[in-house]
Amino acid sequence: MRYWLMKSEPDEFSIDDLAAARGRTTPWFGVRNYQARNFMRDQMRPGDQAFFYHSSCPEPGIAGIVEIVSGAIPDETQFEPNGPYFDPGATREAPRWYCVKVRLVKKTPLVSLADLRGERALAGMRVLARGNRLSITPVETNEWNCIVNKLMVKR
DNA sequence: GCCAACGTTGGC
DNA sequence: GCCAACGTTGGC
Repeated sequence: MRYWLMKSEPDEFSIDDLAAARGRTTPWFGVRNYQARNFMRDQMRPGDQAFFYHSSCPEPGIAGIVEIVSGAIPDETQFEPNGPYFDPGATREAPRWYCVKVRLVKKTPLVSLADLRGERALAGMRVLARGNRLSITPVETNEWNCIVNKLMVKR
């Protein structure tokens, strides 16, 4: 069982959108980066947990915890000609983009980017690395525990 | 396979 | 809106 951090722009899809979704579950659609896709396709397993991170917004940071509830499935949005995630190079026979389904475990108090940067134990987090743009990154167990502990203090 | 140009991400 | 960083594209 592994831990992850998954970024979403709240204007596109926020933690509240997930809370309002049927079954509090959504496919993690729209990823168009091969490294991030490969994490979902090759390494994520049902039972893994992830931080839901709000990016490109006034208050970037961790907004909740989700659980991976499916293996890799084709990302339907690649087949939608009028959608923003259409990929003309993808076919049903040979999909290019995959996603996993995630279910909300809980919405949490925001752990801001500044909070994360302020914690020595988190200095090595992939998501904090200079120049990182990857929308899905692995989280080490000690990093996960450190953040969960911060959440317990916040609450 | 190299690498310049270009596009995207994402914090500030 | 700026810009650093880095991924992708495409000519050669």
